[in-house]
Amino acid sequence: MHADQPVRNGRAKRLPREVRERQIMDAAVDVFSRLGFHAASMDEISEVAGISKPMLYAYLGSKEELFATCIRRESNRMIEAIATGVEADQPPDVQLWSGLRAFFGFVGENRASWQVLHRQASSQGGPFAAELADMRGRAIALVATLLVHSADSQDVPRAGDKEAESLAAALVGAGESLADWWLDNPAEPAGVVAARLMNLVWMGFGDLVAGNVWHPPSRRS
Amino acid sequence: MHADQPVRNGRAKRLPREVRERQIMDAAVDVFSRLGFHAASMDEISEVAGISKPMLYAYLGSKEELFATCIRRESNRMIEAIATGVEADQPPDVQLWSGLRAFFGFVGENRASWQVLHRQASSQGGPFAAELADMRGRAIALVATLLVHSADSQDVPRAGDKEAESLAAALVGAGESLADWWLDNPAEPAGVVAARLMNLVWMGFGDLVAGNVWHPPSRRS
DNA sequence: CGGTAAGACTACTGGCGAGTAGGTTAGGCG
DNA sequence: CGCCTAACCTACTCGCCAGTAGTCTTACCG
Repeated sequence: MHADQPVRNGRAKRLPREVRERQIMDAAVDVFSRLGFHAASMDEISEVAGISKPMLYAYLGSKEELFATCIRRESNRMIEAIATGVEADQPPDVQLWSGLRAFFGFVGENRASWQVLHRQASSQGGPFAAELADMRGRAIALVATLLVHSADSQDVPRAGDKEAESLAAALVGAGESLADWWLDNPAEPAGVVAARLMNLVWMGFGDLVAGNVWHPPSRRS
Repeated sequence: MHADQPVRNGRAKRLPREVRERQIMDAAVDVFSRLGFHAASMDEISEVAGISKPMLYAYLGSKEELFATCIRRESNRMIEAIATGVEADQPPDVQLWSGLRAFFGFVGENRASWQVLHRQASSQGGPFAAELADMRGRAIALVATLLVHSADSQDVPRAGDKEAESLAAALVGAGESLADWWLDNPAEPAGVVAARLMNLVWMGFGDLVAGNVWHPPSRRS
């Protein structure tokens, strides 16, 4: 799980600033994800990063700045992973399906990132919540747009934007929480978990208990 | 929101232990919910409670014990509120609907409790997470049972228990996250938010975008 | 109208962790 | 080869906060 920074015994090899900053950020994400913002100490982060504390301050500023930087970096990585996985010219259900797969794929391969983003950042108040709300807002807006278009393509009177937005919030929330659950019950592959959520939100319990399931249009079965 | 403990100027009136403990717990929930576990100080809690710090320690033990006690008390209150709202002899969708209404009703009237339970407790590791996992587990089990019965009552080959459990987890998660969203967007009454989630999980987006909605059997329209 | 124990307080310690002052090496460039 | 600067370090300060020692006070019981 942790990249093993060979335990510091003496002075660290000299490195260009850019490389060190990456090392430090990686260490910070690791430590923050394991201990949480408050319990994480700058001493421990510097140790994991393989350098001394003043370097930390010289490069990334205060503890709060460091944390905010982590959040920004990880949330960008995640948004990008999802955006890459979705093709805009597909029908709504397929877009949703691709998005979910990309999301669970990312979480599965970046558990530390997810811990920092979801569990830690959202429980500290202050500027961090804003950072997070931003990412979350982008995701919600994306889903809401999907829903509105999807309703437009049918001959149905469109529900209010507000309604679409809160449904989108529920879906995003369901995804977040299912991801948390998955981390505690990691027996199954990402695709299976994604498929479950897809069925839940697209078909609903009403259909599921009646035996109707959703499946990707290209497959049969 | 805060019960106004008239600002301590002198010595507090003498009170029986039981009453003081309640006051202290109320204060603790309030402070923990506003500041989080780490940022909350025992000094502040004692001040809000209207007593001095040694009393806090005399009655509720260490900070961690106090926090754990808060979680237990609030989670019991919540489980009870939901259990009271659901009647076991109703059809599955009605049971689900009652449960959701009770849940959002509770959150709306006990925002501090919810903050402590969901946001704070889940982000501290250690014994707290276990406490929480217990409550969450009870909720998930309840929903899972509902789903399984509901499938049984149709003529459908039952899906695996594992599948039902993860769907239940997704639903519980959706509820939690929608509750969070609601706290940040408190414009609407609890019933409306509950109805949204009910529609999402029972009908699914697939039906919703086609204009089909779920409504309680007793009403029309 | 004492005596006493539970209720309450003031005022401290001890440790941890954020942030810093000031000194030490190593690589690069003339 | 020497010097200069960026990278790096050791070793502190200082404030905050969990937890405690020791004292006072008031309600109640006889």
